[in-house]
Order: sequence, then C-alpha cells, then structure tokens
Amino acid sequence: MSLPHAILTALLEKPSSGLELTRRFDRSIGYFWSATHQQIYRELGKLEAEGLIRVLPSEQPARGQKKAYEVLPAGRAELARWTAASHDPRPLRDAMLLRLRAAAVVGTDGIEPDLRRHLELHERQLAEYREIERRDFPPGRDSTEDRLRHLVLRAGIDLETFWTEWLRHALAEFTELPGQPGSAGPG
Amino acid sequence: MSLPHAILTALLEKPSSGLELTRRFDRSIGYFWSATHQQIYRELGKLEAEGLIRVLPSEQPARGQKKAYEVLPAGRAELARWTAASHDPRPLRDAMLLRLRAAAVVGTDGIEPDLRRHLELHERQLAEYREIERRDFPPGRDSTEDRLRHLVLRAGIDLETFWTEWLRHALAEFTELPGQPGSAGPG
DNA sequence: CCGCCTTTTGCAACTAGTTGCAAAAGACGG
DNA sequence: CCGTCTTTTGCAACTAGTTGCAAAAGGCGG
Repeated sequence: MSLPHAILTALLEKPSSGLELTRRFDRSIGYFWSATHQQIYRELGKLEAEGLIRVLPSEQPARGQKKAYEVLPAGRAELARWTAASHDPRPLRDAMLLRLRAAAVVGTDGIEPDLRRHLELHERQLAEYREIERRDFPPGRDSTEDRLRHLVLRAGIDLETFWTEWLRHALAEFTELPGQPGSAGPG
Repeated sequence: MSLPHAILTALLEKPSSGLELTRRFDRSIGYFWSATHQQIYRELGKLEAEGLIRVLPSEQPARGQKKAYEVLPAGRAELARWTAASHDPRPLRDAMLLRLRAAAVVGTDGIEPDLRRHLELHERQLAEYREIERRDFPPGRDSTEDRLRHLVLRAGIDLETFWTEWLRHALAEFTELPGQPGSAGPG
C-alpha cells in the first residue's frame, strides 16, 4: 500500500493543498501512481491524524488555496523507512492481453480498432514523456536528484516504447490472420 | 473489471474445478491476470448464479475433483461481448518507480539490494516465459489460436526484457552516484 | 469404524480504490 | 447584503481484491 507514501513524496517536493496535489498527481507522480482527489483528501486526513503531516500555518487563509500541508519529521522518517524496505513487485494485470487470449477462443471480432486506439494512446503518452525529458533533463545536469528522477522517467519512456512496438507487431499479425475464428465456430 | 472474463476464458479452454482453475491461474492466465483461490471460488458462485456457467453433470462426484464447471452459451456470448468492447488501459502503478522518486528526496539507503532482487525476479520470469515459448510455440505451428496466444506470450517476454534492462541500467547508474543524499541532508 | 491428515471448498472481515454527490466558502452581479 | 456560480473540500456508498480461518469430504493407519 503506497498511496500515503506517494503523497508524502509529493508534499516533500512541495507543500500543497489537496487540490494542488490532485493536479500534480495528474501530470507527474500520477504517471506511475495514480489517485483521484477523493483518495487524496481521505489520505491527507489520515496522515494528519497520524502526525505525519500538518497544515501549513504560515499562509493566511484569506484567499487562494485553503489548506496547504507540509511533511513533519515523523512523516519524512516513515517515507525513508518505506523506501528502504523490500517490496515484491505486484503482478501484472492487463485486460488487453486477457482479451487477446479470450479472442483465441471466442474470435477476434472488434479487437483490432481498440488495438489501434491503444496504440494511439501509448504514442501520445510516449510523446508527452519525451517532451518532459527534453524540457526537464537537458544533457548537462546530473545531480543525484536529477539522475534518479530521470531514471524514473526513462522507465516510463521505455515502457511506452515497448507498448507501441508490441501493439504495432500485434496489428501486423492481425492483417495476416484469416477470417474471424470462433465467432462463427462450432458450438 | 475482468476476473469473471478471465475465468470464462480459462473454462472455455478447459472445463475445471475451482482448484484446477487456481492452479492454472498460477502458471498461465494468472501471468497477466492474477487471482487467489478465494476470488475464484466467489466468482464461480456468481457466474453460476447468473447462468453463465454450470456444474458439469457428466462426471460422477465419487472421487477426485469435486465440482467441474463448464461455460454455457450465455457465458460464451458475454465473453465475446466483453472481448469486442473498447476498454481504456488502466494506469500504471509501480511501487519501485515511486520509491526511486522518494529516494530523490529522502535518500537512496536500502534500495540497491532490492533493485538487485527485482532484477533476479524478472530474470527468472523471463526465463520461464522463454521456456514456455520454446516448448509450446515451435516455429512450424501457426493456427490463429496459436498466433494469438504467442502474441500474448511475446508481450510478457518483451515486458520482462524491458524490466531487466531497465533495472540493470538503474544499478549501473547507482554505482556512479555519490554518497547517500537526503539521508543525512539538510532539514 | 474411529480419529487424524490432506485436499478442496468456502465464509467473513478487512484493505484499497472508485463513483456520485453535496457542503463550505470565496467570487461576483445586482 | 442577497442570491447564485465556481472552486475546494469532503462524506458515504459501492466495487474490487486480500487475508485469515474454517468446514466438508475423502484417504489412511490402527
């Protein structure tokens, strides 16, 4: 269970309100640990109750964002503990692969357009990652922090590259397939 | 939500009892849609209640497996419907990437051994996939069913290849890093 | 046949994540 | 200052997945 740790990381990078966190999750940490605003608000409440974060007192709440949170020492310690601990990778769960397996039994009707759609989605994501790389990681900089964040981005880029290549391969395979088996098969 | 469809697919490939399904999930469909035996039993109950599957009457329940299920026409139709329908890919959720991001803030202590461990796990999985490919997909065969299943296996192989390469890259990067930042940093 | 062991099946409670909706509070026109 | 609109925060109910445990049933030695 990692949502609280995702939030702690985001808050250490920059103290934020629930809404700001939600927005940042949509374009940064959320790329590899997504969360809805309701998850975030609930978790912020829990983290505050546990004494890992607190409401930033400095800003007067007169206007703009309401409650900005910052991480307390106990929160930083918990994040460090979690980061250092060993965790098993969670097993893959991918519906498209399952659908292809099902298609081997009930026929491939309707899948091809969705393969194309997924290809477009992954191409778009890949382009977005590349743009971030171009913008945030120019050749010169290599502080430890930059290197680590770049490494994570690299994983995203390579993963999307894998998907686009595999989907293209799948679509090529489809053009070689005979008619739709199973869909009008026996039984 | 895809577990019922994973089960329908597995049952169409071969009618089975709950325990047999559990075992097959551990080494085949479970590679890309994992499930525990409790999930499977619960889902079998639901599917039977909905009239999508039924207990195989032929075998007398005297000994060996208890209740083997088979898919009814309504179940096959539901699976075909689901397979043809469009689904969004679910967002990535990977704790290791999150940990590296956290490490950029709280320090990299303790991560490197787990990177090595993950590398080993992914290497093992890759070897297993390659063995399955060698055994089940020799060059000659190319029925539509084989091609589709091979395509799915290819995704697994390429995905594990990506992870092993990325983890090796990450470990190489680590050897170039200076001491542990953040763990004794400011604040 | 009885008690114990293993296999198979399953319930119940819990944790995680999603969806729908709505209250609190500032923004703004009248 | 009042009503209405938007932004921000949040509750509650629901769906999905996990964990712990235990009952039913056959296997088997005595």
